[in-house]
Amino acid sequence: MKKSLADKIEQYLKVLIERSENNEIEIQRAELAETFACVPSQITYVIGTRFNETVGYYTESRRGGKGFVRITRIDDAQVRAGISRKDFFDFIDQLLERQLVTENESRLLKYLAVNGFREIPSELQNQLFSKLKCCLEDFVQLP
Amino acid sequence: MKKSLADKIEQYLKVLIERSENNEIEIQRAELAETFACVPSQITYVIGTRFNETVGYYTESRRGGKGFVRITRIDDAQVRAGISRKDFFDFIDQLLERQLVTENESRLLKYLAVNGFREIPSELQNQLFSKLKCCLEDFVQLP
DNA sequence: AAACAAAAGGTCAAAGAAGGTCAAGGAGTG
DNA sequence: CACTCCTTGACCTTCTTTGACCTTTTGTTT
Repeated sequence: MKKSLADKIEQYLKVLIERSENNEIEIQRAELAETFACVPSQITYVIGTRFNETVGYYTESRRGGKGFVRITRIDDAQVRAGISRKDFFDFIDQLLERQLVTENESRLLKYLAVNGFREIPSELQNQLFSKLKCCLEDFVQLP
Repeated sequence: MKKSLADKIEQYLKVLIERSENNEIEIQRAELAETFACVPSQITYVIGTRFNETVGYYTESRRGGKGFVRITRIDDAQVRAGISRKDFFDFIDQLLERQLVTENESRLLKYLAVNGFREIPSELQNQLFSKLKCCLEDFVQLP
């Protein structure tokens, strides 16, 4: 089997993650594309297919000046530890899109999540987010 | 992560706040802009995006001679004592009466308070209730 | 006191700098 | 050949940076 460009990029990133402390790397999409002499969206493709949640990674990114893509490999310990605030926010956004909560409710929930849980150890915070997510799931389906 | 100018200014301000007693700093916008060799509105931008209420800060300022920008990190030390779930529920009922939250929002909040905080040590639970109460107080008065 | 001048900070929109999406076409593989 | 996966590029969205112009406060002059 011949290695595709996507395969090479995948391997390259995995090596970087392997070498990293903390299972996490940050790249510039455009820069990496330059390295492999391909279009930037190729990088997006690799990340989307080889580093998504169902394969045990999760990614964040920021656009604009000095943007980045962060890839984190999640180990079991982290999985047990619950979900991040970002996940929680994403979940709320989904509820909003599906019109299961109102605009105001979503703002309220986010506001509380940010300000109400400050100074709580972060593992506990993540457990809370995780539980709240479950509760919300239940709540929005109540009669 | 390659830090953007906004990131650097953010970090700088956070260090200042960290070092301050009382979680509060006062800066001169123009002076800080000079320090970072940027336009003053850049400072406004950083403050608006990184130190707003939804992230747990609030700011005041004054124009004209002897002007300033004051950034305060919302402190929750007073909250440690905590309040009971009953108090929290009563509080929500008050909000409902004053029509500051909707019927559905109040049910949502109570639902989460009961089901989301199971299996959490009760002192911590009370702290959470207390914090949430404060946050709610703030939230319902936002513009 | 009124009028002006100077010294802050605020607003807003445009330009720039990333990353994201999506669909069409190409390359491998059974 | 058919199917799936890969590659590319045009176009979109988000975040940052900059600058021109505005408003508020204080200080100075008449």
